[in-house]
Amino acid sequence: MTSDAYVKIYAVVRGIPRGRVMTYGAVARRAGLPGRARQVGYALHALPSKAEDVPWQRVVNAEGRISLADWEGGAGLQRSILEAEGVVFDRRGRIDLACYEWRPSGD
DNA sequence: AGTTTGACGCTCC
DNA sequence: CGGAGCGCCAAAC
Repeated sequence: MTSDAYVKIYAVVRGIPRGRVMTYGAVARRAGLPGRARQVGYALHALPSKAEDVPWQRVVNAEGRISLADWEGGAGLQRSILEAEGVVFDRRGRIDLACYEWRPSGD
């Protein structure tokens, strides 16, 4: 899966600073894959949990929520990491994208 | 090679 | 605001 698209996706995700998050759609767009948000999720899913190079935990859906349905505690893990980075979840487990969404400047 | 599935997003109701 | 429907596309069957 050494697709160029994946490389771009990882590059974008890697560029998300600590304490900030990005939506799948935004990452896809930034990676040159407009409308292929699903592909982004697929790419991240293929990542090993050890991939510290790619902060997949900083990627959430357009609602500012964690997508993982009920994978091996993945959702809980992601939330824990984000909270540890300073990201605040509201009572519904949602992130305030207006404040935490990372918008790369110069684009 | 056809079908199903899925870390998504947007529109409609 | 929540649920349903549809579009998108790669990987798994």
